[in-house]
Amino acid sequence: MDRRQRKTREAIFTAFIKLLSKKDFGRITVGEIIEQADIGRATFYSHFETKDFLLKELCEELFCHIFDAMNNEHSNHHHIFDCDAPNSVFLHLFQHLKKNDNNILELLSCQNNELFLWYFKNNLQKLAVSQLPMFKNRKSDILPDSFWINHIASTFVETVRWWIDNGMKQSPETITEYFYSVV
Amino acid sequence: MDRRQRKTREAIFTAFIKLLSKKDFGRITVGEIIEQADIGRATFYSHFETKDFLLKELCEELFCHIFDAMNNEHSNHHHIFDCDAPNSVFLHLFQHLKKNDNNILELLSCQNNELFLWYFKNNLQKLAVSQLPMFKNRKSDILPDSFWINHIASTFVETVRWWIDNGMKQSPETITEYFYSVV
DNA sequence: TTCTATATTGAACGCTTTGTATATTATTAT
DNA sequence: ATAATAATATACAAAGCGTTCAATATAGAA
Repeated sequence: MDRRQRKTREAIFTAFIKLLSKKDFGRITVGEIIEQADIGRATFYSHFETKDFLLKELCEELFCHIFDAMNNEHSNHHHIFDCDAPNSVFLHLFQHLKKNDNNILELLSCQNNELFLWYFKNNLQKLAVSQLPMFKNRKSDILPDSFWINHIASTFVETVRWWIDNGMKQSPETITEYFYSVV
Repeated sequence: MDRRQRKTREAIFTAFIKLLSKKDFGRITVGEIIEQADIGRATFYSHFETKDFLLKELCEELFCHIFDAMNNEHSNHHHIFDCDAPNSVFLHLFQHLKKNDNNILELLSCQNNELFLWYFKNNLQKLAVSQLPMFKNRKSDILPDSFWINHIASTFVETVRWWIDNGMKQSPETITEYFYSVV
């Protein structure tokens, strides 16, 4: 790949991530990206068909790097991950996130849309507060309340999503069972 | 409220929900809404400042109705929810969703943005597949594998979100503990 | 019914953003 | 040194946004 192409591509990605950390994807304009990246308008469009394709390629590149890196570490230090602790894979991911290798945190923390789910979760959290003692009795642990509340609400939302995606074949009772057996 | 206002407002909401069930929020134009609702352009803007405010008000109205209705049922049949089953609140929500009272399913199932989280979850699910036997050994139950996989991935994402929102004070090890104690 | 207030309408407007086209300049790889 | 190609500035049509305004239609009260 031409050095010029590489530099331009990198400049666009960098500018895009910087903008994503500040504002919602939908509110970022191509004009802002090319201004931040300091490139010409036509140049942008010779690299990416649209703004959406830019996001798509950014995601692919990012996750490809991270998860491939993890898999490689697996095969290299095979013994560690097989024998030592069964949870080290996730611990590893958390550690990568803490280091914030690829500005993933900016992408995760930015207020990316989903106003609807925000409302849904917010209301569910209020509900979860009143139900909290019930859950805490089942398992005795030292989790912060806010974590519990968030987890209950999130699991509910995700259960509903899974339900819908799988054609809602299960009865509400069955889904409730599912929900309770993981929460 | 003037009858004309009510009718117009209802027409806008109905048109908006119909469009939301077909396409992403960001791709819906005001022109499409007013065409679907069969109202004048100026009328739309006399009701809602922008498209975003329309979504906001729709969410508020929707969740207000649903959760208020649930709370009322609570106070009316107080005995049922206090004595009978501790999980009936959530069962109730699932039942409401199954009936699809307010077209909530369309709103939940539509591909509302979040391409980034989609990629994140997708990669985590692949990871979860390989870790699945580990989790299933701990609890013996009859949950579908796809549900388990989705739950593990979702809980991870939501744990990260909670972590970020609370300032990332915890160490990766602690967060991993949190994650495993709920999963 | 009549009257007054007000909601709706359609058209026009300036503005921003989008994606494309083109002619010119600069850089690369060989 | 040269041929290929990437980047540039500029201009452009098309689409969407949000506003304005005069004309019309309807609601609710007397």
